[in-house]
Amino acid sequence: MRSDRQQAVLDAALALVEAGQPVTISNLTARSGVSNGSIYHHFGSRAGVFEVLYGDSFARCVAAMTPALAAGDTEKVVRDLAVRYLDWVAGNPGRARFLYDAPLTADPAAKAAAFAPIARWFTERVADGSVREFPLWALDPVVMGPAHECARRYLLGVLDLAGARDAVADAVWGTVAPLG
Amino acid sequence: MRSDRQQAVLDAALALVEAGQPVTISNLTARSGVSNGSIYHHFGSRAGVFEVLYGDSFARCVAAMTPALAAGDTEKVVRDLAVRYLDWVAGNPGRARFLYDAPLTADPAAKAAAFAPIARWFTERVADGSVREFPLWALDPVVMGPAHECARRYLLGVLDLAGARDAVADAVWGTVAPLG
DNA sequence: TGTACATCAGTGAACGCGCGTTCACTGATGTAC
DNA sequence: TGTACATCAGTGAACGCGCGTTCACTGATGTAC
Repeated sequence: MRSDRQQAVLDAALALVEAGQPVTISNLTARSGVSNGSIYHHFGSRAGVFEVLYGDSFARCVAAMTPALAAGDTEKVVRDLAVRYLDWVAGNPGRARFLYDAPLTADPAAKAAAFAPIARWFTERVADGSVREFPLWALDPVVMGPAHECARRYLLGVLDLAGARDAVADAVWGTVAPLG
Repeated sequence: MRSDRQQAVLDAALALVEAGQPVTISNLTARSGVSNGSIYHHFGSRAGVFEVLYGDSFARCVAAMTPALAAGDTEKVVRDLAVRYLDWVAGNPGRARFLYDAPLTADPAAKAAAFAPIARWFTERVADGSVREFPLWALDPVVMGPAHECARRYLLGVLDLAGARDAVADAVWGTVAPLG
């Protein structure tokens, strides 16, 4: 269970990141109204706050993407995965920053499990040839590469993510589309 | 002109980044043997060191890529651009970190000028149809997206870049290959 | 040739600041008997 | 029912540390006359 105060701290952390301000303990106490001692009581350390937020955000991101698998048509699913990711980042810039900035908090096993449905979907399409062959480890960094790089630049404030949706969807589909 | 001491500081900064240690003034003085006052005399501030290193590294990176344009065959050029980028990152991890970490030092005009030959090459191929149509702003973040994301993860220590070369080349070519 | 001065590279102790963290404490709420 | 104690949420002043930066200073090398 998560108490009101814990939630207040997490909300404050998110608000700070979105406002471009550093997530320091003193900023957290100022934004949340929770004393620094209380933050340590509940989270153990500053890093503890980040870990909770990372786990939360990763789960939400995956949850926002998986509905794309229901689209049916292979090309539509791939494009929708990319677009859903971009939309989630645009709608949750603070959480997205946590995911990119964190030096790999959260254990890989949990991440792999969350990604499993998407991974399985691709494995099936590779098997029946509706998608080009590629190693599974490449799914996130390579296939989704264009989406990630655009998301990162959007978070830096140097790219219009809404204007990039089509180009990213084209590119991501291009990385796995069967060769003509 | 760059004095021996200036170069010593820049070398030390690079060595620190490659060793995963923070580039603080005290670390710079320890590694380079140059006193902190001298660093300020030559670079003005800590950020001044970063700016010089950023400019240097960007120029080197582009210089390492442009020879790919001479390959002739369209697909070979595109694949070679991606591979050359990955190889440069693998061979210059410290400089690559500077490029990714810097919050956009170096003016956009200089960057655009350095990229001009590559941009022109793509413009011509788009015009004659040997490459799919895409907006030019998408060249770096979208087309090179898979290479960037893999480079970033390699620098974080969670991806084998040598093993990713082929998959990245496939994907990058896929983002611009004419539709079948 | 000597002399006075300006310029520039270089030194390292010292400063101020903000950070994450610690710690002694308060007060409310069980729980045992 | 009362009493003693343990547990837990919460407070906020204080601490230590490392950081980027400043500054008064030294010494070598022009340059003018």
